Amino acid sequence: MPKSITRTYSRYSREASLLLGGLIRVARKERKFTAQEVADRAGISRGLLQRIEKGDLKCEIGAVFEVAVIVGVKLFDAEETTLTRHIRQTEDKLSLLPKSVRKKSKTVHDDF
Amino acid sequence: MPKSITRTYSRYSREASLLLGGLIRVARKERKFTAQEVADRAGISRGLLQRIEKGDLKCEIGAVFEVAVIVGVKLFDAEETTLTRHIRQTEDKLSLLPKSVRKKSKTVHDDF
DNA sequence: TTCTAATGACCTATATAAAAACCATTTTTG
DNA sequence: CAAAAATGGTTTTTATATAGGTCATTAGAA
Repeated sequence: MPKSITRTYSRYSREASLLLGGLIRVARKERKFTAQEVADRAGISRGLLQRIEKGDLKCEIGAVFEVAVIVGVKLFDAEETTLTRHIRQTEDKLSLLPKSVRKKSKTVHDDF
Repeated sequence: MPKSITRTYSRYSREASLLLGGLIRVARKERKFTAQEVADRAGISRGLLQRIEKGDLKCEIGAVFEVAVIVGVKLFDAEETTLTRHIRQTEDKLSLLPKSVRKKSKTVHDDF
């Protein structure tokens, strides 16, 4: 990540992450897992789990998803079975769309 | 990330990420954005956007969420307004739970 | 068909996220 | 209350994800 980029996030992203982290923390406590237990099962450090539960946007999505699964927070409100079906549906949709998006360079006739 | 950790992901995580990436790609094309356009608006490189759309789990969640917002993929099927409310609800729930999870060290009387 | 933009795939350098080790505080239980 | 465990912060080191190029291929528009 060269050139020292200070990323800026939209409010929606921040809140979505905050909510996901909160849901994870609640689910963990409801199931009576300690932070260390969940971290171990997810193969991550306890520090990272803390950041995830705080909704830190600079975490790899794989770690977040993995923790969510472990504590029982459903992504997309979807079961495993329906998930696979949704993937197929998306692939179908994609195959119907043009492979590349073309920007009409000039002489646009649309808006007349 | 010391000790050369090769992370392993559950099937559910992989599929969730695959689905999210697919939804993003479909949404981007439906709205006729080029990859470069979305990358620019998200403040990320085109290469990273490609990885996101492929469902690569090693991307920071902030970048993924940001891209999702830009192309119009809703996280949690929730509007911005309800999102804030959900956060509050989660906080309330959390405040009712014990602050730390205690593991009964020995002399368990539960399972008799 | 031709021309060009868009995409997909690589590569390298570097900023940085994560692990691991701390310590201080809080919280629960015995 | 006392003891132990869980949590919340640090800091340092190191692996690695990202930016930012390049190049080949593809696909759409004229």
